[in-house]
Amino acid sequence: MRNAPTILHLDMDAFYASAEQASKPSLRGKAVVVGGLGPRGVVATASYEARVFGVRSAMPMAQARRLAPNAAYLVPRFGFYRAISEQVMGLLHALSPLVEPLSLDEAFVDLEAGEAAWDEASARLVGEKLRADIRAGTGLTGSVGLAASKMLAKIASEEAKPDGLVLIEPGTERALLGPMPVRILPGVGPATGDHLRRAGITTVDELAEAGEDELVRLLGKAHGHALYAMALARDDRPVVAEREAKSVSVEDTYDVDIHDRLRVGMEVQRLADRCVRRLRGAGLSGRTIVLKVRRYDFSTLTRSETLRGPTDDPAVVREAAARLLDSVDTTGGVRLLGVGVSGLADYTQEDLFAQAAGVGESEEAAAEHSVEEGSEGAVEAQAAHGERRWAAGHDVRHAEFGHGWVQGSGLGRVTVRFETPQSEVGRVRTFRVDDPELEPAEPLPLVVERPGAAVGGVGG
DNA sequence: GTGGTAGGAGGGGACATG
DNA sequence: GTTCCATGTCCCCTCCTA
Repeated sequence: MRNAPTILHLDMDAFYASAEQASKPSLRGKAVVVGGLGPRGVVATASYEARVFGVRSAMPMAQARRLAPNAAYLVPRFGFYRAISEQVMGLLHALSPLVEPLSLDEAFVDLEAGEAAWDEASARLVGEKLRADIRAGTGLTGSVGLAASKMLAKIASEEAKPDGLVLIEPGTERALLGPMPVRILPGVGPATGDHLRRAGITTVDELAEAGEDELVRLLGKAHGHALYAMALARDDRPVVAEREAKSVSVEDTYDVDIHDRLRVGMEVQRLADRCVRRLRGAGLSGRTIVLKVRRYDFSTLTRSETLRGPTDDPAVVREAAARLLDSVDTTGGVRLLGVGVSGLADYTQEDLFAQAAGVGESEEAAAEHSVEEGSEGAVEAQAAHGERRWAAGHDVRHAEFGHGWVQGSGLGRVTVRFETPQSEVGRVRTFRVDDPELEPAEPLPLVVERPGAAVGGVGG
């Protein structure tokens, strides 16, 4: 571990919810919950106003609705978030070549490698300037943690939330960590936390006192050694800019359990095709095909098959997935199916998939493509009888009333609030779902570009 | 009630090798 | 040549975490 606090961890505050609030003036200061709106959806992000009611990430949406019935519930717009994320990551890359993104809203930066900071004072300056630049460029806030290691920088940014900066001074780490709950350490989730609690270990100090041998006995070799080091505030993991993917997978949870074996088989084929499309899109192929099945009772099992050599042939993956499915009992119904490929190799070849599918893509494949590429629009799907469905939170444009967003829809009606990131709180109007004057629209920039301004807005 | 994607570790079994 | 054993490697599956 280095001596200067030059590892920076950035965590955007309630990212998806904040982006929605920035985009929709009427939601500012209000409880906003972003996540899957289906019967089995979970919360992706809750605004700080929603957290007051106890709403948390990964909570079932139904539970969130009970806790905060008056919150705004929106489906995620990943294309929009990705555009903001790219802008923020651009600011990080200006600081150092060593940027390790963890997700759309989180990243580590090695400031020393970028010669952006070398001691406490310079690191603090960089951190504060970064926060100001993010706010100026995106209108959003991010919290910054600075420390001499990744683990401590992440803990610092957690302490800094929301909208703050915390620097952990070298030499103070153990005193700071000691009284904290074990769950603060990376790698300690609910299961390991429970395991340790049953052994009478609840704080980092107690973890250190337990000793390395005891932790290895409790948690196994790798986890035990790693956790003991963390408890002593020792963490040498470098910031890694580029990681190679080791597997590619897709999975779907169904609103209603699937009982029909034929339908299960068809879904597996569809997932296999989707997985291969992603694989080929990344210029990869793989040797091991994995089928994942979550049954009606939430019990989850995987079956895998390793081929002689790597493939990116959809027919081969489909067949392997079908063979794996043969070995699984699905009576009682399945709630989730997934197909993955691991044992990856760089491997590109002629577009066999296009050949197998005939000339060009099938309609279904084309439709899926547009969703995967993040160009999700306000119209969720076209129902069989031709009625348009509008996704809550997505942008729309009306020929007469201009730009707005879908506040809700149902019973053949769609309610739109007409406002923009720079406008006052807008008015609400209701239309028929098939109103020809209403169409999906791209998100507007959260920050308006001024001539000569250093940082641009997000156009989506 | 409990999403989607990815990575890593542990444990156990099969198999090759000496 | 066969059997037994130790060891290493690969594969499969589950569990856990972020």
